[in-house]
Amino acid sequence: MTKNETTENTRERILDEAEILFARRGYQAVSIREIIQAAHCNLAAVNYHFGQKKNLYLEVFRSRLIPRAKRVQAAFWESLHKETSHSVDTIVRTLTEAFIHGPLTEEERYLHNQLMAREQAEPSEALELIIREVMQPFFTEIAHLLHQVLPEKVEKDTLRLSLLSMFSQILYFSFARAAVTRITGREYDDDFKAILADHIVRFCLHGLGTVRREDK
Amino acid sequence: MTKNETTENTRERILDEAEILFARRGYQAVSIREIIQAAHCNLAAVNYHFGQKKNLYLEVFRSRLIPRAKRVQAAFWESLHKETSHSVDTIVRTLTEAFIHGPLTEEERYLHNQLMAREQAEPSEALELIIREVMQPFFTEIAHLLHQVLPEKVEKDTLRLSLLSMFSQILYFSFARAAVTRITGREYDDDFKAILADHIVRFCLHGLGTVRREDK
DNA sequence: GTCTATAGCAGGATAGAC
DNA sequence: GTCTATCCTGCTATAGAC
Repeated sequence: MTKNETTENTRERILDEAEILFARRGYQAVSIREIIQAAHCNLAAVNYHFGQKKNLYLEVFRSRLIPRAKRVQAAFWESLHKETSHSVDTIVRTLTEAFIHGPLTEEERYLHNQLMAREQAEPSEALELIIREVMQPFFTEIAHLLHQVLPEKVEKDTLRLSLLSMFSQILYFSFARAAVTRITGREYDDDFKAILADHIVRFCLHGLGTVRREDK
Repeated sequence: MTKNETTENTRERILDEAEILFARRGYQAVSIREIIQAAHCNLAAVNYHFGQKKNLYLEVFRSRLIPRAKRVQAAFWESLHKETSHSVDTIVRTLTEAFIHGPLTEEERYLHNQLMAREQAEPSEALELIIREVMQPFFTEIAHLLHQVLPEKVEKDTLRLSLLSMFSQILYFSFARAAVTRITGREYDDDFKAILADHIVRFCLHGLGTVRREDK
């Protein structure tokens, strides 16, 4: 018996299962009937709580994805404040760690990145939410932070592109697991995940142009 | 009247329109009825030529995406052979240029990257084709090439991760246009596309660890 | 090779009992 | 708030005329 069968009310169970299914297979590919089967409830319950399928999808973002994204961001700031130096190195490393390890479980991170990738590849109303509530504020804060500590004052536009490059890798190594596994010949075990995190940190630190070849 | 209404046979028109629709909205979200409407033919024609929807989807990859990917790769090798020096800088620049400008039209590149991103995020039988015919051979060739010219002999595993980091950016800046536009405040005009290409080249060159800060 | 017509089923959404 | 029963639309796939 999963915890979802009894410990939460129907509305929450529907949201939990809907998120898993939408993340794995996308909005259109998932039927309400599949969701209610996973949530052990009735078809009409979805329409009672959410009106229509589209609203259920949006509610997954409002009540699940966005709060979770904010948890990751909060974990980053907390980790950063524990650091003594706020060098570019520290910031990039802390940032990558927050998104690659951070407060989420493996399963949560997978769901999260799948939904993020899907919305960016094929925007719906949810993308507007994500950008306004999650991406826009965080990018502004991080760009501001980095701008202060970067040795040469890099242009803000360049900085934003670099941050996008960084997140594109974090996203890619999460959502394209199958391809990455085939190309590298490595399974996503703890060992490989540590290698990946190191790689992304190193690649982005160099990409930001603050590390000389001789330093490492 | 578009060229597709008369100049090609039904089978080719179906494939052309199917690719556009699958790229934009994904396999499940596109109905055969939409495809035949765009291809100006009858419902039964799809089943006559391809048997079932899934085969039509796979045929899009076999007859459209894979040959096009090989054209891009061929264009890369051709550009590279025109270069006098085969430094890491030249290779990375030529590689990025081939995928960001290269032989494809803007529309083709968009379709291509959408389909690539979709398959990697949610693999079907088509991913196996893509990996075997497109990614695996190209990655092996490029890794071999770079391994020869990199100043320090970087491990092959690290090199593959760096190449994946590079392609993740090329892919991201193509499929996540809406988000990139919102974050950067820039439309995808020729000016911005040139900036993007420069950014990716610079970021990846540094990421490969072959450029010192002072060099640029 | 392309068409019309239709079988057969799955989807979202609602009505109304409890 | 959750259920059963049902409506109706739109889907894939096939049969068979031309």
